[in-house]
Amino acid sequence: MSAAEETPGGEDMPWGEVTPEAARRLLVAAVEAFAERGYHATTTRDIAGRAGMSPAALYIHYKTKEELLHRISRIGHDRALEILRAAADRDGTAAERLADAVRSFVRWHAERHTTARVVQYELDALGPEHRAEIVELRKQSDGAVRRIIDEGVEAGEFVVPDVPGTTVAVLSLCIDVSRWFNTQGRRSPDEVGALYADLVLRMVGVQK
Amino acid sequence: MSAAEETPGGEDMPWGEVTPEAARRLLVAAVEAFAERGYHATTTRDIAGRAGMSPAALYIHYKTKEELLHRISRIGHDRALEILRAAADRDGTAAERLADAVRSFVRWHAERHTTARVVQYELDALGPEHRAEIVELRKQSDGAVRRIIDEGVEAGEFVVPDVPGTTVAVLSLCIDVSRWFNTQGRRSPDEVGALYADLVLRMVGVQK
DNA sequence: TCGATCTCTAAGCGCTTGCTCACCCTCGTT
DNA sequence: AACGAGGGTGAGCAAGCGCTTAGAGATCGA
Repeated sequence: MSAAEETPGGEDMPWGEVTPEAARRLLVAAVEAFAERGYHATTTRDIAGRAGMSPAALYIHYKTKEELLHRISRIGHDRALEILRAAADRDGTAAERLADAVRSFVRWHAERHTTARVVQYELDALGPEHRAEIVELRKQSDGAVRRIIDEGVEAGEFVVPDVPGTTVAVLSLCIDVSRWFNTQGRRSPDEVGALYADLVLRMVGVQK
Repeated sequence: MSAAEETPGGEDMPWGEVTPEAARRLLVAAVEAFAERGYHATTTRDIAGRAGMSPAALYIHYKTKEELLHRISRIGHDRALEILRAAADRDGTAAERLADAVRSFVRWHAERHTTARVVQYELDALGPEHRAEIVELRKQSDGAVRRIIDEGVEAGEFVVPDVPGTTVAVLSLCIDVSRWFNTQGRRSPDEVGALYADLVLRMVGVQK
Protein backbone atom coordinates (compact mmCIF):
# COMPACT_ATOMS: atom_id res chain seq x y z
CA MET A 1 0.00 0.00 0.00
CA SER A 2 1.45 3.31 -1.04
CA ALA A 3 -0.20 5.80 1.27
CA ALA A 4 -0.29 5.18 4.99
CA GLU A 5 -3.96 6.04 5.49
CA GLU A 6 -5.25 4.25 2.42
CA THR A 7 -8.15 1.88 2.89
CA PRO A 8 -7.63 -1.78 1.98
CA GLY A 9 -8.87 -2.41 -1.53
CA GLY A 10 -8.06 1.03 -2.86
CA GLU A 11 -10.27 4.01 -3.57
CA ASP A 12 -12.52 2.26 -6.05
CA MET A 13 -13.49 -0.52 -3.68
CA PRO A 14 -17.22 -0.37 -3.05
CA TRP A 15 -17.90 0.83 0.50
CA GLY A 16 -14.19 1.65 0.83
CA GLU A 17 -15.16 4.97 2.40
CA VAL A 18 -16.98 3.30 5.28
CA THR A 19 -14.86 3.05 8.41
CA PRO A 20 -14.05 1.49 10.78
CA GLU A 21 -13.83 -2.00 9.36
CA ALA A 22 -16.52 -3.44 11.65
CA ALA A 23 -18.97 -0.79 10.49
CA ARG A 24 -18.20 -1.69 6.87
CA ARG A 25 -18.68 -5.41 7.53
CA LEU A 26 -22.07 -4.69 9.05
CA LEU A 27 -23.02 -2.49 6.12
CA VAL A 28 -22.02 -5.09 3.54
CA ALA A 29 -23.96 -7.72 5.47
CA ALA A 30 -26.98 -5.43 5.53
CA VAL A 31 -26.83 -4.85 1.77
CA GLU A 32 -26.87 -8.59 1.14
CA ALA A 33 -29.69 -9.23 3.58
CA PHE A 34 -31.83 -6.31 2.38
CA ALA A 35 -31.36 -7.34 -1.25
CA GLU A 36 -32.28 -10.96 -0.57
CA ARG A 37 -35.26 -10.53 1.70
CA GLY A 38 -36.17 -6.84 1.71
CA TYR A 39 -35.64 -4.28 4.43
CA HIS A 40 -38.65 -5.14 6.58
CA ALA A 41 -38.11 -8.89 6.39
CA THR A 42 -34.51 -8.55 7.52
CA THR A 43 -33.77 -8.73 11.24
CA THR A 44 -30.96 -6.94 13.01
CA ARG A 45 -29.91 -10.36 14.34
CA ASP A 46 -29.52 -11.59 10.75
CA ILE A 47 -27.34 -8.63 9.79
CA ALA A 48 -25.12 -8.97 12.85
CA GLY A 49 -24.88 -12.73 12.31
CA ARG A 50 -23.71 -12.33 8.72
CA ALA A 51 -21.03 -9.92 9.92
CA GLY A 52 -19.95 -12.45 12.55
CA MET A 53 -20.99 -10.31 15.48
CA SER A 54 -23.55 -10.25 18.27
CA PRO A 55 -26.88 -8.41 17.77
CA ALA A 56 -25.82 -5.64 20.14
CA ALA A 57 -22.68 -4.79 18.12
CA LEU A 58 -24.80 -3.20 15.41
CA TYR A 59 -25.87 -0.41 17.74
CA ILE A 60 -22.31 0.66 18.48
CA HIS A 61 -21.91 1.77 14.85
CA TYR A 62 -25.47 2.68 13.84
CA LYS A 63 -28.22 4.29 15.88
CA THR A 64 -31.02 2.31 14.23
CA LYS A 65 -31.66 -0.21 11.47
CA GLU A 66 -33.10 2.64 9.40
CA GLU A 67 -29.83 4.57 9.67
CA LEU A 68 -28.07 1.60 8.10
CA LEU A 69 -30.47 1.68 5.15
CA HIS A 70 -30.02 5.41 4.81
CA ARG A 71 -26.22 5.12 4.67
CA ILE A 72 -26.50 2.45 1.97
CA SER A 73 -29.05 4.45 0.01
CA ARG A 74 -27.07 7.68 0.25
CA ILE A 75 -23.78 6.18 -0.90
CA GLY A 76 -25.52 4.31 -3.72
CA HIS A 77 -27.39 7.34 -5.00
CA ASP A 78 -24.24 9.46 -4.86
CA ARG A 79 -22.47 6.89 -7.00
CA ALA A 80 -25.38 6.66 -9.48
CA LEU A 81 -25.50 10.42 -9.88
CA GLU A 82 -21.72 10.55 -10.30
CA ILE A 83 -21.94 8.05 -13.15
CA LEU A 84 -24.67 9.98 -14.98
CA ARG A 85 -22.96 13.34 -14.50
CA ALA A 86 -19.63 12.02 -15.76
CA ALA A 87 -21.33 10.91 -18.98
CA ALA A 88 -23.30 14.13 -19.33
CA ASP A 89 -20.21 16.33 -18.84
CA ARG A 90 -18.05 14.49 -21.38
CA ASP A 91 -17.02 15.86 -24.73
CA GLY A 92 -18.72 14.39 -27.77
CA THR A 93 -22.04 14.34 -29.55
CA ALA A 94 -25.27 13.97 -27.58
CA ALA A 95 -25.65 10.47 -29.01
CA GLU A 96 -22.21 9.47 -27.73
CA ARG A 97 -22.90 10.92 -24.31
CA LEU A 98 -26.37 9.34 -24.03
CA ALA A 99 -25.00 5.95 -25.06
CA ASP A 100 -22.20 6.33 -22.54
CA ALA A 101 -24.61 7.31 -19.77
CA VAL A 102 -26.90 4.34 -20.41
CA ARG A 103 -24.03 1.89 -20.87
CA SER A 104 -22.28 2.78 -17.60
CA PHE A 105 -25.50 3.28 -15.62
CA VAL A 106 -26.82 -0.12 -16.72
CA ARG A 107 -23.47 -1.77 -16.11
CA TRP A 108 -23.52 -0.49 -12.54
CA HIS A 109 -27.08 -1.76 -11.99
CA ALA A 110 -26.10 -5.18 -13.33
CA GLU A 111 -22.67 -5.58 -11.73
CA ARG A 112 -23.78 -4.29 -8.36
CA HIS A 113 -27.35 -5.49 -8.63
CA THR A 114 -27.62 -6.41 -4.95
CA THR A 115 -26.69 -2.89 -3.92
CA ALA A 116 -28.79 -1.35 -6.66
CA ARG A 117 -31.85 -3.35 -5.66
CA VAL A 118 -31.68 -1.95 -2.15
CA VAL A 119 -30.92 1.56 -3.36
CA GLN A 120 -33.71 1.65 -5.93
CA TYR A 121 -36.49 -0.35 -4.33
CA GLU A 122 -36.31 0.29 -0.58
CA LEU A 123 -36.84 4.05 -0.79
CA ASP A 124 -40.19 3.83 1.00
CA ALA A 125 -38.64 2.16 4.02
CA LEU A 126 -36.70 5.34 4.82
CA GLY A 127 -38.03 7.87 7.31
CA PRO A 128 -39.55 11.13 5.97
CA GLU A 129 -36.44 13.34 6.16
CA HIS A 130 -34.09 10.71 4.82
CA ARG A 131 -36.50 9.94 2.00
CA ALA A 132 -36.75 13.62 1.07
CA GLU A 133 -32.95 13.83 0.87
CA ILE A 134 -32.79 10.84 -1.47
CA VAL A 135 -35.68 12.04 -3.64
CA GLU A 136 -33.68 15.22 -4.23
CA LEU A 137 -30.74 13.17 -5.50
CA ARG A 138 -33.08 11.33 -7.86
CA LYS A 139 -34.31 14.60 -9.29
CA GLN A 140 -30.73 15.51 -10.08
CA SER A 141 -30.24 12.18 -11.87
CA ASP A 142 -33.32 12.90 -13.93
CA GLY A 143 -31.91 16.34 -14.71
CA ALA A 144 -28.60 14.96 -15.94
CA VAL A 145 -30.29 12.63 -18.43
CA ARG A 146 -32.81 15.22 -19.53
CA ARG A 147 -29.99 17.65 -20.27
CA ILE A 148 -28.36 15.23 -22.69
CA ILE A 149 -31.63 14.56 -24.48
CA ASP A 150 -32.47 18.27 -24.66
CA GLU A 151 -29.11 19.03 -26.23
CA GLY A 152 -29.52 16.19 -28.69
CA VAL A 153 -32.86 17.54 -29.82
CA GLU A 154 -31.48 21.07 -30.09
CA ALA A 155 -28.54 19.84 -32.16
CA GLY A 156 -30.88 17.96 -34.46
CA GLU A 157 -29.38 14.60 -33.52
CA PHE A 158 -32.51 13.31 -31.78
CA VAL A 159 -36.18 13.30 -32.72
CA VAL A 160 -38.09 13.24 -29.44
CA PRO A 161 -41.67 14.52 -29.22
CA ASP A 162 -41.84 14.18 -25.43
CA VAL A 163 -38.54 14.87 -23.66
CA PRO A 164 -39.69 14.56 -20.00
CA GLY A 165 -41.60 11.36 -20.75
CA THR A 166 -38.71 9.84 -22.65
CA THR A 167 -36.32 10.76 -19.83
CA VAL A 168 -38.47 8.93 -17.30
CA ALA A 169 -38.67 5.91 -19.61
CA VAL A 170 -34.88 5.78 -20.11
CA LEU A 171 -34.14 5.97 -16.39
CA SER A 172 -36.90 3.48 -15.59
CA LEU A 173 -35.52 1.02 -18.13
CA CYS A 174 -32.02 1.21 -16.63
CA ILE A 175 -33.14 1.05 -13.00
CA ASP A 176 -35.30 -2.02 -13.56
CA VAL A 177 -32.20 -3.94 -14.66
CA SER A 178 -31.36 -4.38 -10.99
CA ARG A 179 -34.66 -6.21 -10.48
CA TRP A 180 -34.29 -8.88 -13.15
CA PHE A 181 -30.53 -9.13 -13.64
CA ASN A 182 -29.05 -12.37 -12.39
CA THR A 183 -25.38 -13.27 -12.18
CA GLN A 184 -26.23 -16.81 -13.23
CA GLY A 185 -28.01 -15.48 -16.33
CA ARG A 186 -26.80 -15.60 -19.88
CA ARG A 187 -25.66 -12.01 -20.28
CA SER A 188 -22.75 -10.11 -18.78
CA PRO A 189 -23.19 -6.57 -17.44
CA ASP A 190 -21.23 -5.31 -20.47
CA GLU A 191 -23.56 -7.05 -22.89
CA VAL A 192 -26.68 -5.71 -21.24
CA GLY A 193 -25.13 -2.24 -21.20
CA ALA A 194 -24.39 -2.40 -24.92
CA LEU A 195 -27.86 -3.73 -25.75
CA TYR A 196 -29.57 -1.05 -23.70
CA ALA A 197 -27.44 1.77 -25.11
CA ASP A 198 -28.52 0.68 -28.59
CA LEU A 199 -32.20 0.46 -27.58
CA VAL A 200 -32.12 3.93 -26.03
CA LEU A 201 -30.52 5.49 -29.11
CA ARG A 202 -33.36 4.01 -31.12
CA MET A 203 -35.85 5.50 -28.64
CA VAL A 204 -34.51 8.99 -29.28
CA GLY A 205 -34.59 8.50 -33.03
CA VAL A 206 -30.91 8.13 -33.90
CA GLN A 207 -30.50 6.40 -37.26
CA LYS A 208 -27.68 3.96 -37.79
CA MET B 1 -79.42 -6.08 -11.16
CA SER B 2 -80.42 -8.13 -14.19
CA ALA B 3 -79.16 -11.62 -13.37
CA ALA B 4 -79.83 -13.06 -9.94
CA GLU B 5 -76.31 -14.29 -9.31
CA GLU B 6 -74.51 -11.30 -10.77
CA THR B 7 -71.85 -9.67 -8.64
CA PRO B 8 -72.27 -5.98 -7.80
CA GLY B 9 -70.26 -3.91 -10.25
CA GLY B 10 -70.53 -6.29 -13.16
CA GLU B 11 -68.06 -8.69 -14.68
CA ASP B 12 -65.38 -6.12 -15.40
CA MET B 13 -65.17 -4.89 -11.83
CA PRO B 14 -61.72 -5.61 -10.46
CA TRP B 15 -61.86 -8.42 -7.89
CA GLY B 16 -65.47 -9.01 -8.93
CA GLU B 17 -64.75 -12.73 -8.99
CA VAL B 18 -63.83 -12.78 -5.31
CA THR B 19 -66.69 -13.88 -3.09
CA PRO B 20 -68.18 -13.58 -0.53
CA GLU B 21 -68.21 -9.83 -0.12
CA ALA B 22 -66.29 -9.89 3.17
CA ALA B 23 -63.47 -11.85 1.53
CA ARG B 24 -63.33 -9.27 -1.26
CA ARG B 25 -63.24 -6.37 1.19
CA LEU B 26 -60.31 -7.99 2.97
CA LEU B 27 -58.52 -8.58 -0.31
CA VAL B 28 -58.97 -5.00 -1.48
CA ALA B 29 -57.74 -3.77 1.90
CA ALA B 30 -54.70 -6.04 1.60
CA VAL B 31 -53.87 -4.74 -1.88
CA GLU B 32 -53.89 -1.16 -0.60
CA ALA B 33 -51.82 -1.98 2.46
CA PHE B 34 -49.28 -4.12 0.58
CA ALA B 35 -48.88 -1.44 -2.09
CA GLU B 36 -48.37 1.34 0.45
CA ARG B 37 -46.06 -0.34 2.91
CA GLY B 38 -44.95 -3.62 1.39
CA TYR B 39 -46.01 -7.16 2.30
CA HIS B 40 -43.69 -7.65 5.26
CA ALA B 41 -44.40 -4.25 6.79
CA THR B 42 -48.15 -4.83 6.65
CA THR B 43 -49.82 -6.42 9.67
CA THR B 44 -52.89 -8.61 9.60
CA ARG B 45 -54.42 -6.19 12.10
CA ASP B 46 -53.96 -3.35 9.60
CA ILE B 47 -55.65 -5.31 6.81
CA ALA B 48 -58.58 -6.33 8.99
CA GLY B 49 -58.89 -2.77 10.30
CA ARG B 50 -59.07 -1.29 6.79
CA ALA B 51 -61.82 -3.77 5.96
CA GLY B 52 -63.69 -2.76 9.12
CA MET B 53 -63.32 -6.13 10.77
CA SER B 54 -61.55 -7.70 13.72
CA PRO B 55 -58.11 -9.31 13.24
CA ALA B 56 -59.55 -12.80 13.60
CA ALA B 57 -62.03 -12.32 10.74
CA LEU B 58 -59.20 -12.55 8.23
CA TYR B 59 -58.62 -16.20 9.10
CA ILE B 60 -62.18 -17.20 8.31
CA HIS B 61 -61.59 -16.41 4.64
CA TYR B 62 -57.84 -16.98 4.26
CA LYS B 63 -55.61 -19.57 5.90
CA THR B 64 -52.60 -17.27 6.18
CA LYS B 65 -51.42 -13.80 5.23
CA GLU B 66 -49.34 -15.40 2.49
CA GLU B 67 -52.46 -16.97 0.96
CA LEU B 68 -53.93 -13.48 0.64
CA LEU B 69 -50.84 -12.33 -1.27
CA HIS B 70 -50.99 -15.40 -3.47
CA ARG B 71 -54.63 -14.79 -4.40
CA ILE B 72 -53.83 -11.18 -5.30
CA SER B 73 -50.76 -12.20 -7.27
CA ARG B 74 -52.53 -15.00 -9.12
CA ILE B 75 -55.52 -12.89 -10.18
CA GLY B 76 -53.24 -10.03 -11.22
CA HIS B 77 -50.93 -12.21 -13.28
CA ASP B 78 -53.87 -13.92 -14.95
CA ARG B 79 -55.19 -10.52 -15.97
CA ALA B 80 -51.79 -9.34 -17.21
CA LEU B 81 -51.33 -12.46 -19.32
CA GLU B 82 -54.86 -12.12 -20.68
CA ILE B 83 -54.09 -8.56 -21.83
CA LEU B 84 -50.88 -9.58 -23.61
CA ARG B 85 -52.44 -12.64 -25.25
CA ALA B 86 -55.42 -10.65 -26.50
CA ALA B 87 -53.03 -8.27 -28.26
CA ALA B 88 -50.82 -11.06 -29.61
CA ASP B 89 -53.79 -13.00 -31.01
CA ARG B 90 -55.37 -10.05 -32.79
CA ASP B 91 -55.45 -9.58 -36.54
CA GLY B 92 -53.14 -6.97 -37.99
CA THR B 93 -49.47 -6.29 -38.61
CA ALA B 94 -46.87 -7.11 -35.98
CA ALA B 95 -46.38 -3.38 -35.40
CA GLU B 96 -50.06 -2.89 -34.71
CA ARG B 97 -50.16 -5.85 -32.35
CA LEU B 98 -46.99 -4.82 -30.49
CA ALA B 99 -48.26 -1.27 -30.08
CA ASP B 100 -51.58 -2.62 -28.85
CA ALA B 101 -49.89 -4.95 -26.37
CA VAL B 102 -47.70 -2.20 -24.92
CA ARG B 103 -50.52 0.35 -24.86
CA SER B 104 -52.95 -1.87 -22.97
CA PHE B 105 -50.32 -3.46 -20.73
CA VAL B 106 -48.98 -0.04 -19.70
CA ARG B 107 -52.48 1.33 -19.23
CA TRP B 108 -53.24 -1.49 -16.83
CA HIS B 109 -50.02 -0.90 -14.87
CA ALA B 110 -50.85 2.82 -14.61
CA GLU B 111 -54.58 2.63 -13.92
CA ARG B 112 -54.26 -0.18 -11.41
CA HIS B 113 -50.82 0.75 -10.18
CA THR B 114 -51.53 -0.21 -6.58
CA THR B 115 -52.48 -3.72 -7.62
CA ALA B 116 -49.66 -3.92 -10.15
CA ARG B 117 -47.09 -2.86 -7.60
CA VAL B 118 -48.05 -5.76 -5.35
CA VAL B 119 -48.27 -8.18 -8.24
CA GLN B 120 -44.93 -7.23 -9.76
CA TYR B 121 -42.76 -6.44 -6.75
CA GLU B 122 -43.85 -8.78 -3.96
CA LEU B 123 -43.04 -12.01 -5.80
CA ASP B 124 -40.28 -12.93 -3.35
CA ALA B 125 -42.65 -12.81 -0.40
CA LEU B 126 -44.53 -15.84 -1.76
CA GLY B 127 -43.74 -19.33 -0.54
CA PRO B 128 -41.75 -21.64 -2.84
CA GLU B 129 -44.68 -23.47 -4.53
CA HIS B 130 -46.76 -20.34 -4.99
CA ARG B 131 -43.76 -18.50 -6.37
CA ALA B 132 -43.06 -21.28 -8.86
CA GLU B 133 -46.65 -21.09 -10.08
CA ILE B 134 -46.39 -17.34 -10.64
CA VAL B 135 -42.98 -17.56 -12.31
CA GLU B 136 -44.56 -19.93 -14.83
CA LEU B 137 -47.22 -17.32 -15.65
CA ARG B 138 -44.47 -14.74 -16.18
CA LYS B 139 -42.73 -17.00 -18.64
CA GLN B 140 -45.93 -17.17 -20.64
CA SER B 141 -46.14 -13.38 -20.66
CA ASP B 142 -42.59 -13.24 -21.96
CA GLY B 143 -43.53 -15.78 -24.62
CA ALA B 144 -46.53 -13.75 -25.82
CA VAL B 145 -44.40 -10.63 -26.38
CA ARG B 146 -41.53 -12.56 -27.91
CA ARG B 147 -43.91 -14.14 -30.41
CA ILE B 148 -45.04 -10.75 -31.69
CA ILE B 149 -41.47 -9.53 -32.06
CA ASP B 150 -40.39 -12.75 -33.76
CA GLU B 151 -43.19 -12.45 -36.29
CA GLY B 152 -42.36 -8.81 -36.90
CA VAL B 153 -38.76 -9.69 -37.67
CA GLU B 154 -39.80 -12.54 -39.94
CA ALA B 155 -42.21 -10.29 -41.83
CA GLY B 156 -39.47 -7.69 -42.28
CA GLU B 157 -41.37 -5.09 -40.26
CA PHE B 158 -38.85 -5.00 -37.39
CA VAL B 159 -35.07 -4.80 -37.26
CA VAL B 160 -34.05 -6.43 -33.98
CA PRO B 161 -30.56 -7.91 -33.51
CA ASP B 162 -31.37 -9.42 -30.10
CA VAL B 163 -34.96 -10.66 -29.78
CA PRO B 164 -34.79 -12.21 -26.26
CA GLY B 165 -32.96 -9.18 -24.87
CA THR B 166 -35.37 -6.74 -26.47
CA THR B 167 -38.34 -8.74 -25.15
CA VAL B 168 -37.01 -8.48 -21.62
CA ALA B 169 -36.43 -4.75 -22.05
CA VAL B 170 -39.96 -4.15 -23.37
CA LEU B 171 -41.60 -6.04 -20.51
CA SER B 172 -39.30 -4.43 -17.96
CA LEU B 173 -40.15 -0.96 -19.26
CA CYS B 174 -43.89 -1.62 -18.96
CA ILE B 175 -43.74 -3.28 -15.56
CA ASP B 176 -41.71 -0.48 -14.02
CA VAL B 177 -44.55 1.95 -14.80
CA SER B 178 -46.30 0.62 -11.71
CA ARG B 179 -43.35 1.78 -9.59
CA TRP B 180 -43.22 5.43 -10.64
CA PHE B 181 -46.75 6.12 -11.87
CA ASN B 182 -48.69 8.44 -9.63
CA THR B 183 -52.36 9.37 -9.94
CA GLN B 184 -51.50 12.95 -8.93
CA GLY B 185 -48.93 13.14 -11.73
CA ARG B 186 -49.21 15.03 -14.97
CA ARG B 187 -49.98 12.15 -17.31
CA SER B 188 -53.05 9.96 -17.69
CA PRO B 189 -52.72 6.19 -18.14
CA ASP B 190 -53.78 6.65 -21.78
CA GLU B 191 -51.04 9.18 -22.41
CA VAL B 192 -48.35 7.01 -20.88
CA GLY B 193 -49.63 4.05 -22.89
CA ALA B 194 -49.44 6.01 -26.13
CA LEU B 195 -45.95 7.34 -25.33
CA TYR B 196 -44.64 3.90 -24.46
CA ALA B 197 -46.18 2.25 -27.54
CA ASP B 198 -44.32 4.80 -29.66
CA LEU B 199 -41.03 4.27 -27.80
CA VAL B 200 -41.28 0.50 -28.15
CA LEU B 201 -41.97 0.69 -31.90
CA ARG B 202 -38.80 2.76 -32.17
CA MET B 203 -36.91 0.12 -30.17
CA VAL B 204 -37.83 -2.55 -32.72
CA GLY B 205 -36.84 -0.33 -35.62
CA VAL B 206 -40.20 0.64 -37.11
CA GLN B 207 -39.86 3.79 -39.21
CA LYS B 208 -42.63 6.36 -39.15
C1' DT C 1 -89.15 -24.11 18.02
C1' DC C 2 -85.11 -26.03 17.54
C1' DG C 3 -80.62 -27.09 16.28
C1' DA C 4 -77.17 -26.58 12.33
C1' DT C 5 -74.45 -23.44 9.93
C1' DC C 6 -71.95 -19.55 9.00
C1' DT C 7 -69.75 -15.08 10.11
C1' DC C 8 -67.58 -12.53 13.22
C1' DT C 9 -65.47 -10.95 17.88
C1' DA C 10 -62.79 -10.61 22.45
C1' DA C 11 -59.11 -12.33 24.47
C1' DG C 12 -54.89 -14.03 24.37
C1' DC C 13 -50.84 -17.53 23.35
C1' DG C 14 -46.21 -18.28 21.98
C1' DC C 15 -42.79 -16.13 19.64
C1' DT C 16 -39.87 -12.62 17.46
C1' DT C 17 -38.76 -8.00 16.95
C1' DG C 18 -35.75 -3.61 17.50
C1' DC C 19 -33.18 -2.06 20.88
C1' DT C 20 -30.82 -1.44 25.82
C1' DC C 21 -27.88 -2.26 29.69
C1' DA C 22 -24.39 -3.90 32.80
C1' DC C 23 -20.26 -5.62 32.19
C1' DC C 24 -15.70 -7.42 29.99
C1' DC C 25 -11.60 -7.32 27.20
C1' DT C 26 -7.95 -5.04 24.58
C1' DC C 27 -5.53 -1.24 23.72
C1' DG C 28 -2.11 3.07 23.79
C1' DT C 29 -0.62 6.38 27.12
C1' DT C 30 1.34 7.97 31.39
C1' DA D 1 1.31 -0.71 37.14
C1' DA D 2 -2.55 1.94 36.57
C1' DC D 3 -5.84 4.06 33.73
C1' DG D 4 -9.36 5.71 30.38
C1' DA D 5 -11.53 4.91 26.10
C1' DG D 6 -13.88 2.43 23.06
C1' DG D 7 -15.35 -2.00 20.65
C1' DG D 8 -17.55 -6.02 21.91
C1' DT D 9 -20.91 -9.51 24.50
C1' DG D 10 -24.96 -12.10 27.06
C1' DA D 11 -29.09 -11.49 28.82
C1' DG D 12 -33.28 -9.56 28.46
C1' DC D 13 -37.20 -5.87 28.14
C1' DA D 14 -41.39 -3.94 26.18
C1' DA D 15 -43.92 -4.14 22.22
C1' DG D 16 -45.83 -6.11 18.40
C1' DC D 17 -46.31 -10.07 15.43
C1' DG D 18 -49.24 -14.10 13.04
C1' DC D 19 -52.48 -16.92 14.37
C1' DT D 20 -55.97 -19.70 17.58
C1' DT D 21 -59.85 -20.53 20.40
C1' DA D 22 -64.29 -20.20 22.85
C1' DG D 23 -68.29 -18.46 22.17
C1' DA D 24 -71.95 -14.74 20.58
C1' DG D 25 -75.33 -13.40 17.21
C1' DA D 26 -77.80 -13.87 12.90
C1' DT D 27 -80.03 -16.78 9.45
C1' DC D 28 -82.64 -20.58 7.77
C1' DG D 29 -84.63 -25.24 6.63
C1' DA D 30 -87.21 -28.87 9.06
